[in-house]
Amino acid sequence: MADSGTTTGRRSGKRERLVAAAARVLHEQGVEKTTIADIARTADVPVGNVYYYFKTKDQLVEAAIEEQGRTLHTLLAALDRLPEPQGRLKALVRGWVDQRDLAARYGCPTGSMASELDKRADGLDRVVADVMRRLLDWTEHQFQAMGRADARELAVALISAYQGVSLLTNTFRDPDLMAAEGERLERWIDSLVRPPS
Amino acid sequence: MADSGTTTGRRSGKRERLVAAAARVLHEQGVEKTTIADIARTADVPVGNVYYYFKTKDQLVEAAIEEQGRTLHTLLAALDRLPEPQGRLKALVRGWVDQRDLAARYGCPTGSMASELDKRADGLDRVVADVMRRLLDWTEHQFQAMGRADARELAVALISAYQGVSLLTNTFRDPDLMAAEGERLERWIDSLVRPPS
Amino acid sequence: MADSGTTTGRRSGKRERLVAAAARVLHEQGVEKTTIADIARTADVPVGNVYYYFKTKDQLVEAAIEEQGRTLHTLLAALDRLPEPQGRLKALVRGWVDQRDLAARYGCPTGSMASELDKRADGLDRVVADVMRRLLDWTEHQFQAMGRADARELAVALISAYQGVSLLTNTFRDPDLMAAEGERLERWIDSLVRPPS
Amino acid sequence: MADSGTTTGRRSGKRERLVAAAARVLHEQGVEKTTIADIARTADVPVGNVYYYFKTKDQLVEAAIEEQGRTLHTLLAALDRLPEPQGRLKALVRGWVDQRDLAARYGCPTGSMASELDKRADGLDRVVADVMRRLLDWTEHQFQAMGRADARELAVALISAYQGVSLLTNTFRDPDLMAAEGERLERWIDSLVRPPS
DNA sequence: TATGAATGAGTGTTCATTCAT
DNA sequence: CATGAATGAACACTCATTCAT
Repeated sequence: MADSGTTTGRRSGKRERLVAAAARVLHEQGVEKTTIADIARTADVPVGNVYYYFKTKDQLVEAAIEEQGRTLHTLLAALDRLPEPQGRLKALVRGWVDQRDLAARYGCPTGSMASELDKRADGLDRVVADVMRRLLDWTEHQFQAMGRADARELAVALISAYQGVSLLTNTFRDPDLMAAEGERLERWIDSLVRPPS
Repeated sequence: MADSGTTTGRRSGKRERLVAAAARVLHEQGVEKTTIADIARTADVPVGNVYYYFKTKDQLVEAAIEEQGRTLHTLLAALDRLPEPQGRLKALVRGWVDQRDLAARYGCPTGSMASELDKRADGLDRVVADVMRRLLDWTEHQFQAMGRADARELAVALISAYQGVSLLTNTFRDPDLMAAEGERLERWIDSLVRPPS
Repeated sequence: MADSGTTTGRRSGKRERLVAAAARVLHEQGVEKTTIADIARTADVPVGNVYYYFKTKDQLVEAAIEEQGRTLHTLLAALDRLPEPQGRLKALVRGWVDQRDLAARYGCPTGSMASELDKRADGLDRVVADVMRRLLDWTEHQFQAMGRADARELAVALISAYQGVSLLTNTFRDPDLMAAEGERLERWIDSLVRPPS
Repeated sequence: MADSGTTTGRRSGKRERLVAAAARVLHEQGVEKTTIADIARTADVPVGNVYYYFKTKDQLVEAAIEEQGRTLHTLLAALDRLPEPQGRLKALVRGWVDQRDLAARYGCPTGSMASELDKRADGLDRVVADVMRRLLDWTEHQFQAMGRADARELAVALISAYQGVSLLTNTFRDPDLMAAEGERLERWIDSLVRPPS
């Protein structure tokens, strides 16, 4: 039932295909460089038909961002099943490292979209900010659960570290940067556990 | 000094104005969203005249990136005059914090260009990578001077932290994020000084 | 017949109109002097729409040349129905003479395109060469059928004579040049018939 | 006295260099494809300076055509020193054959200019027509001297043959076409000599 | 005279968006 | 709902011509 046809009743899957294609192509090529035709072709949907599902390109971009948000939600929900907060954070980091080859080629999906859309004041920047905020909030919760009073600051530090090293990994096309930083971050997380005095 | 007319002899300063305008507008609007006309208008130069100085838009973008490289070079040269490596690094961080309002509005100039250009394979991505590498190398040198064997890794960590928090600062339009992370980074740098055993 | 929608299925005829307009306007104005807008206007098609049918101006030019090739093919097929080779050749010459007013204004369509495109190395020169070669080959066949061992040389001579007098007719805006040369060529063709020894 | 500085008194040779460069480049690239900058570069003259000698591009083109006319005049004057008219005509043909490699690459200078400029009604077409007419007239004179009453018609036939085979030679990039047709024309000229009855 | 620089009207091409069926 | 086609407003880039010195 969950997210069935938000708009459409028919189950042809075109809308879903468009969103998935958009998410992928926008990540790979960037928002400005990607044309509606690019996305339509990838989704195997006729160009004219796109506008039945999305009134403008921006709405399709928005849907793609929200798709990222959903993916993130699923990931975090899975992590939540782990027993310890530091374990969850380290699993998050390990997930990033696992994706290092993709990051080397295209950067972090959310981060590169944020970077591009932050220059615009059309509301799309707020949508991507929401996704980022959800990640930040979840991370803060983990640090809180670890008993840290500076949880927000630590969350910003961790997410920043990831976003930054994604950028460097992409800039230098070197997945190893992400791997090394991942290890460092895991050690750092361990160091933050309050010692049972 | 002395690098006045890099290419053009006449001293009308149009080339310089174009590069400066490009650097600013490209940072503010992004590469794809910025038209040659935008830059020309900002530099108060007729559109057709831009092509007297730069054969293509890409060449103008390249010049703007190299201008960033020159700015960076000047900054690092100034920092080099400080006595201690950790002092230099902390001064670097303080410089970032001083620019936090700009970062909140447009992100880090180099970082956002890197993010956008990394998706392209036209050589512009290598130009921005060079600038980033110069910053990374300098940072590594400082950590080496501090006697750290893991200097490269630390350099990646520091620059990543900056790039990442620039992105968050921009995404959430919150300069305080940069300020807080700056303080944290300064403390972190202090903690890395080898204790005089 | 049968060559209706070569590429496009819909029967609006725009593609055909564009090719016809291109063939005409390119002949009248030359390739370089003709803008896409000129052709679009002549075909009564909005400029932007041209690019739905042809990716580049060169592709439209190519289509126009191939249209000439098709016209030539039709002409030669009609001539082939004549019983004697020398009759076919003389009918060909008479066709040229019939078109002398057009030649006086714009020259031979194929010849003037060849002249202009031969200076370029973009492949368009080969397309027009193909059309010319087809005419040359057909002419050679007729001379062969007349029992001439020097058929190729004679074919070159005949086509050259036509192309050359087209140029002079155009240069001096004098259709009579074509008429006179046509008569001379007919006599020449007659003189080549092997006398029944 | 001949062609000293028609306009300029100073003997810097820039005007001459411009005309020579124009004649060459216009032949190689065509009129429309050639920019003033192309010619200026070839002549090693600053772009802005061109307009001191020629008010418009068309005037420079005109000068280049007249330069062709002068070259033709020199050639015909040389041929006039030969004793027999048929010898002069055959020498003319041999000159064409000698230039066959150039023709294969760029066609006949006068012919290709005529072809391109005939589409325009700006007077340039008349200038090139004058050059062509001078060649035609001279040829007619030779046939008259040979006692032919149909001298004009024969002149048109000979010049047409040359212009036409130049075009084919260029189209098929085959200098041999010109060589073979040259031999044929020489034989033809010989056949026209009135037998001393 | 000489010359680098300036200017602006095109030109080919792209693309989001709309329309007719 | 679906779809090929239509539309027009950009945009990067070119070039003849002019200008200031």
